[in-house]
Amino acid sequence: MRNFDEMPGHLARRFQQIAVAVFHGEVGEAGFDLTPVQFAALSAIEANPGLDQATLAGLIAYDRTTIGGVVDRLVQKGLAERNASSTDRRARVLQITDQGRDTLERIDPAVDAAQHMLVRGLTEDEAETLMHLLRKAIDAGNDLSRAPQRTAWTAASHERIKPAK
Amino acid sequence: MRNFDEMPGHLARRFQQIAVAVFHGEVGEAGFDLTPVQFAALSAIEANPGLDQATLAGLIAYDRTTIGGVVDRLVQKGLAERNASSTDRRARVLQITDQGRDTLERIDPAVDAAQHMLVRGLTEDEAETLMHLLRKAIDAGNDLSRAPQRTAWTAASHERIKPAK
DNA sequence: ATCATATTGACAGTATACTGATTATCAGTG
DNA sequence: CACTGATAATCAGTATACTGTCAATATGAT
Repeated sequence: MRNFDEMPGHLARRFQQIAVAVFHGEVGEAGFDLTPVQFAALSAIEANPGLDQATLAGLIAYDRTTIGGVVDRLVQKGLAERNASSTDRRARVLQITDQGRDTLERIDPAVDAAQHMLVRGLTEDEAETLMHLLRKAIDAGNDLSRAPQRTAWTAASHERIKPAK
Repeated sequence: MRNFDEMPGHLARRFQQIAVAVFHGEVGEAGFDLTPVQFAALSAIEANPGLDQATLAGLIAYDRTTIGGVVDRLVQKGLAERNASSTDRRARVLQITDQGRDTLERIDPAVDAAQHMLVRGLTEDEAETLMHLLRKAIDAGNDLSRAPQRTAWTAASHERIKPAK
């Protein structure tokens, strides 16, 4: 058998697999029914009220065909709202609801716990190094995926959030 | 918006996302139609002829409900065979076909290229460090996922491949 | 031998992710 | 204003992954 332990791709899959399991464990135990993806989306919606789905996808690097279903489930749970844009009839603008804001606030400790649990085998320095190297590799590979992270404007203010690099 | 760049879970998702895209890119360009998961499974079957699906799942840390479909597709492509076990009527034993062996041999350069592409933003030392830290974090978190990596015996020889730690 | 327990593989159901295509709409050009 | 090209969202189809459940079978303790 090839030595998968030396293939970054295999390690990537295992690490992500564990990350999702840990998130479900911590967050589920705290009484919430949110997936990692739903949490990230809701968090981005809270911070950028009125953004459209394409911008949301770019902000957290989702595929644009995936985001529709994610938002569907957030809306169905009463955590977000989706409405037609008044300025672009193609776009749907997103807002967080009071319930969504409340959920985010109360879920934070569990999310924090999950992040720490995920690197529980590493010292603090090692965890820092791991994240630094992951970020570096991700930045270099950003354009290689169908869903690259993108700079964004808030649909509401048309003001650039992140400066062009 | 919460700072996802400091959440190992988010970085895990992005890194895996890019890993899959890179694999598809390199391997697809080389003319093959194998996913990362199918490649790993086929490779493990080659190295452990006659293993059953549960053992396969443990070897490469798949969920056992996922492995069935993966093997289905390998069989359908003519790369592997699945037969009833003669010693355990519950189990299905797996074998690689000549075509499967041939595919693995010819696909290797593309897989190698993908692994390098994935860490193209890092120096060789950094890539080594990244893999070391990922392995360390994964080892500590192994039991947290539904599909932990397990030691295995070959169904054929009943000989332990990896010693109990 | 028998019974409690564990294991193997399968199923239904849900949630990510992707490819590739389509529709509706917008924005810039001539 | 008409036309071209880009963009927002959706759809159909495929492949991972997981939860929870089940039937068939194996194994270990008594």
